[in-house]
Order: sequence, then C-alpha cells, then structure tokens
Amino acid sequence: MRDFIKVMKALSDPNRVKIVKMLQHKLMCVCEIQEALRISQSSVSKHLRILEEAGLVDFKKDGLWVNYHLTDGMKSPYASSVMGNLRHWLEDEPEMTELIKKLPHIRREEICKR
Amino acid sequence: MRDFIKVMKALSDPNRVKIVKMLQHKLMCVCEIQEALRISQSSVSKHLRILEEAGLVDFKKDGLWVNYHLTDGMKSPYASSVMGNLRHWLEDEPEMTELIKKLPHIRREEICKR
DNA sequence: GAGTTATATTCCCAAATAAGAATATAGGAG
DNA sequence: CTCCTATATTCTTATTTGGGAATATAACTC
Repeated sequence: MRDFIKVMKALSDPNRVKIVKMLQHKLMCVCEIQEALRISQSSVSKHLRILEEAGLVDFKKDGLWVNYHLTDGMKSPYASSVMGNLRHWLEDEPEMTELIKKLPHIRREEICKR
Repeated sequence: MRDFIKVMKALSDPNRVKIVKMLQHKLMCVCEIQEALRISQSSVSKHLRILEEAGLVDFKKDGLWVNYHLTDGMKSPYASSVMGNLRHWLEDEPEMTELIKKLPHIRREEICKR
C-alpha cells in the first residue's frame, strides 16, 4: 500500500509528470530540467527525489552532472505499469508537445556556468 | 493532464484506495463504508466526491441510501486503466485482506438508524 | 590547499489537504 | 405538514505540500 501510494503521490504533481514525460525522450541533468520547467533548482531537486523514492527515476553521476533517467521498473511494479501507460498518455496534450518540442534546444553546455 | 492528475490524486490517499478496493467486492452505501473504515461520515462523503470527480466511482440513489459502485471506465481512460490494475494490486496486503474479510458482516440494516 | 560549479538540503511561507463537529439537504414515514 | 434518517456541505483546525532563497555538499580545476 505504502509503495502504491508513493507512486500515485509522485504523479500527482504536474511538474513531476512533465519530468517523467521528458525523461522518456532523453536523459537529463538537473539544470536542463530546471531550464525546461522554469522553476527553481531546489524545486527540481526535490521533485526528483520524490520520483526516485517512488521508483520512477534513477540517476548516474558524471562528474559534476547528475543525469536522471527513467528506471527499468524492476523496483516497483506500480511504477513500471503506470510509466508504461504514460508512454502514450498525455502525448497529445498541447502543454506537453510544446515542452517536448523545446527539448532538443536545451543543452547543458549553454545553460550552466552562471 | 488535469484529468490524469485528478486520478493520481484520488488514489493518493489510503482511505480512498480502500474504498475502491471494497467497491470491487460489492456496492456500498455511505454508512457501510463509514463502518468499514471507522472514519467520520463527512470524511467518507468527501472522499467519495473526490473519487467520483476523478471518474472512479458513480452512485445510484435508492430512497435514503446512496449506493456507490465503480464506474465502467467510460469516463476516464486513466481511471479505467489504473482500476483494472487495482483488481489484482494490493490484493494480498494484510491491511486489505483484513478489510475485505469484514465486508460480508457489514450490513446497512444493522448499522444505520443511530 | 583555494576557487568554481552542479546539485542537495535546509529554512520559511503560502496554499492545499484530511479530519471531525456542526449544519444543511433530501427523501422517506406518519 | 412534522418527524426521522442518510447523506452532503460548511467550518475550523492540524498536517502536508510546493515554492524560492539561502546554505551545504560534492566534484572538478588550478
């Protein structure tokens, strides 16, 4: 129950859903997500932690960068199932297509160092 | 997006998840749910409204009783899909089996009129 | 070591949430 | 109509949540 609730809660926030949808398209570091969503770095960091604890995302450190990616779903069957559905869900939402369209132009080399 | 978030939020509360699981076994009126969960009548009523607005449950009035049941899923694809999974998810949680086991003994004729 | 940068954590505030008590509504029975 | 009873709504309160600013940590460069 606890685990199921965690997944539901994790996906109860628009910004977190957007993060998941973005990660379907490419792995991203924190500052890229920050740029895409236009929210503070600390917010992004906290959202990522919630998604991680729900078993939805995982990360790999690469020097200073922390690259987040979707999990393989081994950790939580709930996460795995809902994420599977999220591959096609919301795919045609204007809000989302807009966001996805921006992704290729968001490159960490241009964003950071500020 | 809005609709998806509604479903996730609706299933982000243990009591609401329990209501959905109970309704998989039988249709129930408000006071039966109240008795099963041991929470106040106003709480039950409010939880049911949230579930209804997410497209998870619907109701039919029968005199003074209001009988709640799961929807057919026509209203929300998100609701429909997650509810499908919830048929087997959490089925073996002690907390849930305990609750389900109590269901046959909760009969509105014995509960109400107080 | 000191300086720099990307991310995590802490702190604080405003808004949302879940709870019960009290009240309002609806639909009987007489 | 009046009285009851099941449910919905309102009100208030305590807890949780999401946000940014400030600070701490980690990992690189020199």
